[in-house]
Amino acid sequence: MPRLRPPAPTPPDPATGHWLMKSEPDEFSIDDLERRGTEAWSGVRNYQARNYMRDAMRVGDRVLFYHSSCAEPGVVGLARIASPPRADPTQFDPASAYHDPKSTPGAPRWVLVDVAFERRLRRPVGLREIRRHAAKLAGLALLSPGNRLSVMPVLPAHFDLIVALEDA
DNA sequence: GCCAACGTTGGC
DNA sequence: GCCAACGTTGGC
Repeated sequence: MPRLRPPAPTPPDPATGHWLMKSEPDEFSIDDLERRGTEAWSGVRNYQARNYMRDAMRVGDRVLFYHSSCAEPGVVGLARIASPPRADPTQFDPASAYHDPKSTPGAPRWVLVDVAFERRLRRPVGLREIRRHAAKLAGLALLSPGNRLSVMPVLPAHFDLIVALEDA
């Protein structure tokens, strides 16, 4: 078996239809998504994240929109997967920060999906607050040490728990 | 700005 | 195929 990775504490099932996607608000925030309605999620350059988008995401899947690398990291809104995966055009563009010289239109390496705004949370649910519920979130990749995945599966129960915190 | 925890690259 | 060096992510 190629590329077996060490088992996560509780292996999340990628086919659950629930995801968390990170964005740096300085680059693209929940405000931006709300304004635009739908956004092509370009720039993912991590194989594991790509594989989730390419192999496991379905139109209509639910998304926790997460602000990272900012003053108040946390989940700020809800979105939906709005398209099947397709080649990310930025990989072919030499002028793009996401250009990948090893990628060609005939053999694209990176994909994107469209993400559609659903709503903002009534208040942001911060990472610190999510951590306080770690006992009920066993296996959530967001809480594993050194987590750097920008696209990750979330168990439905974990998804619901995090959303419920907006009214806690 | 610092640092831990990764993932990737490339020499061998 | 191994592994050290390097680059990146992301919380603090």
